[in-house]
Amino acid sequence: MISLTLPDGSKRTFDGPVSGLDVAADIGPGLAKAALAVRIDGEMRDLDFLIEKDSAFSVVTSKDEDALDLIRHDAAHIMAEAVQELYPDVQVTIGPSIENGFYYDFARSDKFTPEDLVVIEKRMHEIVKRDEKIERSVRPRDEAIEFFKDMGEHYKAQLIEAIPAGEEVSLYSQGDFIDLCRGPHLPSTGRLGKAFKLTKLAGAYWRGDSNNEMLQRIYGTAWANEKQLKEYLHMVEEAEKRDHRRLGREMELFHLQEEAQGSVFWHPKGWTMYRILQDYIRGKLEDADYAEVNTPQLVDRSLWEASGHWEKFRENMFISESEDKVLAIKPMNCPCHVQIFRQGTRSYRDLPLRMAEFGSCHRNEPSGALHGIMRVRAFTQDDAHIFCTEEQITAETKAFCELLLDVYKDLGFEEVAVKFSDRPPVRAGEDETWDKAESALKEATEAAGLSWTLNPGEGAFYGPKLEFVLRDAIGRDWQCGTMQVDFVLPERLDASYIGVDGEKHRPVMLHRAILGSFERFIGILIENHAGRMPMWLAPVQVVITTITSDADEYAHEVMGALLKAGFRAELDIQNEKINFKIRKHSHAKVPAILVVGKREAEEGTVALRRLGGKDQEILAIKDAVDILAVEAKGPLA
RNA sequence: GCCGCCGUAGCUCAGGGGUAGAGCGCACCAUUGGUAAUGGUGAGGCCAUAAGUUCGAUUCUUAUCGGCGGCACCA
Repeated sequence: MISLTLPDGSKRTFDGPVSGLDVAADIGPGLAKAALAVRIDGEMRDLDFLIEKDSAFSVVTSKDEDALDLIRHDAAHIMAEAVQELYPDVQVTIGPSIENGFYYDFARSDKFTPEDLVVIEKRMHEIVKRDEKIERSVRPRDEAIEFFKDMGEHYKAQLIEAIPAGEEVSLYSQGDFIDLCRGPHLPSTGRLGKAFKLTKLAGAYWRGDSNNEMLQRIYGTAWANEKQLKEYLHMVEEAEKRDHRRLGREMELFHLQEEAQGSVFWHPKGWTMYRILQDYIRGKLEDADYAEVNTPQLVDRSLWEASGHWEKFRENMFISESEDKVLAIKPMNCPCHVQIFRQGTRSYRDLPLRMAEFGSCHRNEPSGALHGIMRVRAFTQDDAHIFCTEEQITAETKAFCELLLDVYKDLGFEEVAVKFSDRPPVRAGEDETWDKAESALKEATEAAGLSWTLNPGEGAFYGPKLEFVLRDAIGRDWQCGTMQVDFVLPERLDASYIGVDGEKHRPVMLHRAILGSFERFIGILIENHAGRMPMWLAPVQVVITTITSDADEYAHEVMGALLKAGFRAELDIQNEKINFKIRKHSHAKVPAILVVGKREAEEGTVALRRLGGKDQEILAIKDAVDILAVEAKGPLA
């Protein structure tokens, strides 16, 4: 007798072992038809999984969140089947489901072309139509290795070799295609439906290791129904319009050119945004009791050797020479800050000492890593180092997390993904120290009310790390803020303070940045707001424009009032129709347009029009200025 | 850096072995108009760079540089 508990709490009993599909059918024929998989005691299983003991039971249909994973994974398999049918020389490797879709990596000497994707996709639809049964089987590990080797699937064999001897592996087959897979899968290829599309072709290293050969990866997207697919494709299209590289040009914020690869040419409007952001951060740091400094761009090799960067970071450093000296353009500010700390004798009374710099850094990033202004070779960090005692780590970290969240909120980011990276395999410092650093960082993060996901082994060589990650319009994640605990650099560069006991002690160094870099953060800001910046950040806050030239003189008067009130305002008395000018400034994403014509000139009013709005508001000049002034007030004011 | 794709006017793109075209933008002229494109005229290009094939290359080939998408990297 087997008793199954359904999601609503009710129970069903069966005389003996039953398959998931049987249970679904027992509940209702409609459900059986819609069933894609079942969930038994929380584990997703194939529909024909035989249930042999009392369990919690639920049916997974296309309406479930989990179903997408299943669908995407199946789409990957069906793609692999299609590829193997079309190109028998190909070896299959790995094909997981990912966010929004799936991919599969293939090994093949001939290259896939974009045209091939069309053919493969067509074949996938045929396989769905064939509605091949998807069947699970189990083989002993060694037998499975032989099996795949015989098939010429050496990558698969290699994967199984990583599984401990004596274990069994599960295989899934559909038609003539068989793949190593943990499952679960749909009962047949027909269940995939039509809501999928192959999207791009890319290279990817075997097992993610750049020492290995490169495979050919095909990406696709897959959804529960065609409506979802259509929505997704539309969303991607819309997101492309928010790309900061495109908006940067359209809004005349900045440009990049090959003579200065990886460096930004900031135009007046972009630089205005940059300065506003910098002033804002500077204000926040002053409030939080940081002291701003500025340190050299060119620093002798010897300091980088002492800090360890020459050894660990040399490849990414730009080098210059002068007379017989080798100088590095600083890739980071930390060693310089330590130099300031080291001047004179420090007391425990000086701690925590918070030293901030808008530090201009250069890193010779691999060419393939560059991306708009998000990943550049010359950038400015909103960097700071907090020199403190071990006891102060928790309080400082907590205060930093709060400051960061505060800033992010002001800038329009309510949700931040936090990643905690713990000790890497190769590291400096004792395990005991790492224990201390990691738990202090964790504790403080929790105290700040943050939850994180673990990035195992991804910490810096000198200490654990918190990463604050924001997502761009296209769904790419970018690390912006960071907080790192460092016990190593103070030691290497001999930073010390005199403690209460009159003895020398090593301070701990906390490396931290809120924005990460101005370049990256402004890129994210542009995409997050789709270029429609809140008024306090908008490079041009208000445009005054005229209906006819009769109002030119009055428009100047209004302009004067706005300038006097401190607005970043522009006057447009171009001899064009008002429709044209409204359109022009709307495209430029100016938050407010003040239209003046004969009427307004006579009455001393302005017609206020908001970006994207249809209505206008007739206001006295003073009232308009007052209303806009409230909106233009930044978070610091 | 690696794999693939791409490089034609400021931007978006068409074209194609006989030295180039559109729309937008820009300039000039006319137009003075009530909230997302007024009309006309005109100026812009060593067709990324270099070599090769050819009577002739922007078009074909190769290399270089750069861009894009991934991968790897990202203290």
